[in-house]
Amino acid sequence: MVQQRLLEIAIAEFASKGLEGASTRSIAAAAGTAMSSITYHFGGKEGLYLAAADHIAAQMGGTLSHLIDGGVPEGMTPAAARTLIHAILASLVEKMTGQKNTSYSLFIMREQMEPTAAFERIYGGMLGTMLRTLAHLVQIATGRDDGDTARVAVVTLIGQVVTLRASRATVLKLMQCPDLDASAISALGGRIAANTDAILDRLIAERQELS
Amino acid sequence: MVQQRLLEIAIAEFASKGLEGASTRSIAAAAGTAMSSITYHFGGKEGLYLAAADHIAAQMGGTLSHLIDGGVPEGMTPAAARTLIHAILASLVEKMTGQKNTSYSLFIMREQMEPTAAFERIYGGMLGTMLRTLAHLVQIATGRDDGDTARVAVVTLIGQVVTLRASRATVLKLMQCPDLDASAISALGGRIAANTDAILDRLIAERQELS
DNA sequence: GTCTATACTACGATAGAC
DNA sequence: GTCTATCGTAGTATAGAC
Repeated sequence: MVQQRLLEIAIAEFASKGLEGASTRSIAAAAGTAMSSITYHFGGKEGLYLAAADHIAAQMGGTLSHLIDGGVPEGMTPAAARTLIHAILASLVEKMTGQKNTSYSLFIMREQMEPTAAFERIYGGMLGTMLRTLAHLVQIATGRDDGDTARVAVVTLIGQVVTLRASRATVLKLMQCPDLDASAISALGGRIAANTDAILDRLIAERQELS
Repeated sequence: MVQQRLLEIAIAEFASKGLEGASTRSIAAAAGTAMSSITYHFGGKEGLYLAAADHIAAQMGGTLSHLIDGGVPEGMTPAAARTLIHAILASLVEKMTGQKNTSYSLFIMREQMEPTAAFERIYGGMLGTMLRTLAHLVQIATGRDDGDTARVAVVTLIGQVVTLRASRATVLKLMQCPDLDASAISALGGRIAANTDAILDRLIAERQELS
């Protein structure tokens, strides 16, 4: 399938060079086809970019759906909520450190910094669902029904994970390793998990002070 | 000064559009000069980009120097170290949320994702110093002389702050506000400070378990 | 030092052959 | 459906006038 090949290569190119940096000529050449097939299949560079965003949203949403789908059950216990939070964050750590979906993460990171129409699709497609779920889980896990506090906490929780990709170059420099090997990843993942517990416990302690 | 004007505008352009996305023609036009003056003053687009990186490193290093310079005193107490960690992170929160230095942060973020020669200058110039200082402070504040643990912790601490810029679009969506206003910033800053304490306390508790 | 003029390359879009 | 050919635009670099 020419479409499939184009899309695959386009995602990698857009991720590493950005919308402006990537060229339709190179993408088409790498896919072994003519540049005009991009016009035919996707209506142009812009269309190809949006198709890439949709593809990414669908793919990443798929691998998270088993953790998120169906919403949060009614009678979920704080302990269960905390377990699920850990599972979601661990899954994200994997995505942010793994070499497999490097392009997906980078593509999304770029959209964060300078959002285009593609961002709406990604956020509406799966990112938003995951974040709202996380915020809800934080509320259950901490017994704090203040939605604002939960959302702020989610931002900081996610931040720890996202940095692994967004600030990759700095992380590697600071940790003095050429690449994130298995031991580095497990050290980071373990620390993030421990921090998450510490943060959630803190939120619980604050709640008890409030009352 | 034409150089100064060119540099200023170049930083904004490179930050918002990236190295490939920005055009020397637009930059020169915005600076009210001819494009060829970029060649004359900076040797070309590449040179202008590197000059922008140097300028950013110098500027950001300057505003942090009073917190960092002179290294960490010999007999610093854990409490003093913790206070200094809070001060550095608060200063970073300001930089990441403020509209003033948006371009600087974005420029650095881009370099993180796809490092070029400019990254070495920024990391070598001030970023590295700040991070090593933070790691050292974490060691003192927690009484853990394990450098690796401290560095991993610093990555997560910084991550919370960096996300405010790197994932700006998502943060705004999740918090349902069109812009980071004063109250949102103080909520985020307060949470980050609380988290930092929780994380440091956790590191201390772990140390006591180890022994 | 600064600007004008120009050369050259590469981009994206499109029309038309097959 | 896919490719070739071509158009118009925009990019950087450079030479030379002032």
